[in-house]
Amino acid sequence: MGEETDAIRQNRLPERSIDAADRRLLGALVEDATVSYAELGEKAGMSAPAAHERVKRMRRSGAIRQTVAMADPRSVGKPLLAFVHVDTRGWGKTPELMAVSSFPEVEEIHTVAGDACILLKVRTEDTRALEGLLARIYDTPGVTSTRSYVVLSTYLERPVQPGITQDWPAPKLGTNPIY
Amino acid sequence: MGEETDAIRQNRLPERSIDAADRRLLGALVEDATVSYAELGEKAGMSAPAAHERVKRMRRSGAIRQTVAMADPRSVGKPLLAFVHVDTRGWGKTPELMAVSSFPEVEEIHTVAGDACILLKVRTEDTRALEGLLARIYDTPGVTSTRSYVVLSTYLERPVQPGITQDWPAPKLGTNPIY
DNA sequence: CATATTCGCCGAATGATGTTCAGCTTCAAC
DNA sequence: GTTGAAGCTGAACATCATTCGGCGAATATG
Repeated sequence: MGEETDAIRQNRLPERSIDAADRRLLGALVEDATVSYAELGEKAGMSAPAAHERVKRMRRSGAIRQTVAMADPRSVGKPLLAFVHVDTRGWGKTPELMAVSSFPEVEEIHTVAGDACILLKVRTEDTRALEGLLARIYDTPGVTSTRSYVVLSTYLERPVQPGITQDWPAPKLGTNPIY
Repeated sequence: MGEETDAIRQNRLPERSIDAADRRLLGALVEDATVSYAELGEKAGMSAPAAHERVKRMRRSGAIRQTVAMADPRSVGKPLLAFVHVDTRGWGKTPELMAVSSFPEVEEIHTVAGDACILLKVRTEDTRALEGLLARIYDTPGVTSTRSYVVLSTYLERPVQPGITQDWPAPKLGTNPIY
């Protein structure tokens, strides 16, 4: 009997899906990670050690990837934000293009489905620096064209929210999807 | 306690442009904000109280907007990432559309220059939820169309980096720009 | 040129907070 | 009923954040 449970335990990773209490903790930490565990526990309805243990577990399991300071783009001298769509010849995702991640101006790199191949989020000091970055991208073998969307104003920008909308207003197509 | 003395000093602008030492501190905090001030000071070449004072000032001045935990999208049940371009009739930026910020699925809202008007970054549980969100967007008065770029893979996603690339390889256009 | 003032930093002391521990309760499996 | 695991709590302990006085450098002032 004990053998079975032991065996089961061993291949079970500490991975455990987060529950409602974890979500409350995450919700608070996503807003402000500088709160004390006492205050955090109070918000989530538990004691400080309990909050500490759950947060520790979420860090281990990867549910909390990291805790970081968010720098103000203007204060660090990078007021210009742009999204760059990159088209490539053949199947994109070239390792050469990934090298642009070494530039601190590049914040995100995604491959996407749609008329573009690769999508970049970049933040530069001015249009001059953006031009320099675009020139660098064009120099990459396989890149055929780019389209840049320069951000005029940002109205919302926040980290991943733990909340999930449960019930969307059903699309009124006159019929319901099978899946 | 300390608030009173702080209040007295408030007519003096604490606004001061960040220097190289501040940038080193920011660079460390953007990677990991859980380090102790002792370790932080060591990385930036100063004592713990010095690091503490500079960080405190950067928080006050807004150079550090907030310190947050980054949740893993997959762990919180939102594995699907998409960028949605929204076209609107007339001058977009409708207050009605800004209401979508109440959905935890919406992470960014920008107005952009280019063929699109408004750009959203959204993260949903599945394609069904994305459809629900798009339906909600289409219901907004003035919205004429949307184009969605569903992310296949994310290769880089990080917060604002304090570093700035000083010298870009000059665009080889055969002539130099005036500005 | 000498002096006063401001500013930032350091080392040490203090108070708050993170972290661990033993014991209790609940729950499920057997 | 019994056993074992898991999670929580309050209290003890260790660590760290935060404050304070004093020092040196740089700048302003006489």
